[in-house]
Amino acid sequence: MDAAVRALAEPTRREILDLVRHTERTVSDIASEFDVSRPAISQHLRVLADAELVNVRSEGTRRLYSARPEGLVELRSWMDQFWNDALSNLKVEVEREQWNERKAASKRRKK
Amino acid sequence: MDAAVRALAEPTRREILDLVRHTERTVSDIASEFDVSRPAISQHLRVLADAELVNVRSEGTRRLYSARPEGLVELRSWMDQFWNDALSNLKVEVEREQWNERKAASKRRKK
DNA sequence: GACTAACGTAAGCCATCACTTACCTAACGT
DNA sequence: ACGTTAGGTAAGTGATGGCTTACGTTAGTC
Repeated sequence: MDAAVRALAEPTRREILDLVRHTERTVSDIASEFDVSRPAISQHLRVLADAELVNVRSEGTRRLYSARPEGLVELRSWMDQFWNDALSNLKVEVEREQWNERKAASKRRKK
Repeated sequence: MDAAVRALAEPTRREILDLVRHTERTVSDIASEFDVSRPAISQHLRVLADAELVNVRSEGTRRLYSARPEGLVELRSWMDQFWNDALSNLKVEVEREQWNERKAASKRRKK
């Protein structure tokens, strides 16, 4: 998961993922969409491949990259965990506050 | 979203989020769980607060941090988008391969 | 009013990172 | 065989990031 989230931290890499999300693409094809050099894209693709967020396939002299969603599994489950726990915690806090408010209101009535 | 995913890229910050996921905690309380200095934790908390992943509440001289799941909304939706698109793309690729295999098999039969 | 506890912030340091240019290899066309 | 196209890799560089120590500030405590 560490590799995945670190790979996603870079905006260019997220854009690359957006590009290969639907169809596989060659390196120079991808590089043509950015204003950085082709080697830079190659390095980004290496990071994405190490994080298992893309697949590579050789076809002659070209290399075709495509998305590999399974690489997100771990991160997704961690986020879901955080999401649910934090939300339920928020809920009990709100409930406690409402309870305190009701108590204060009844106190005011007794007065 | 950029701020959120960059904040999550750091393992210490993810652990901090795990700590404040259920209950709010003070800075020194959090810092006691790590082997880095308290200022380092303060800086991590600043990054998390800027990314809107935690809430802060002052109580006297102490500051209580708690999780703020809404900060993940954007990142989650991006990931879901990527996830669904990439998976459906994988599906059509597999189907195309199966189709090619069936064609090859019928060719072999004709031979 | 002095002391202390709990934090935030500033400055400096070292590691990591993204990018560039230069180079190399492998597969194709002629 | 030879040039060319596609792309990975190496080395160097500037910027960013996480850490530390030192210091400043604010709210309680005696």
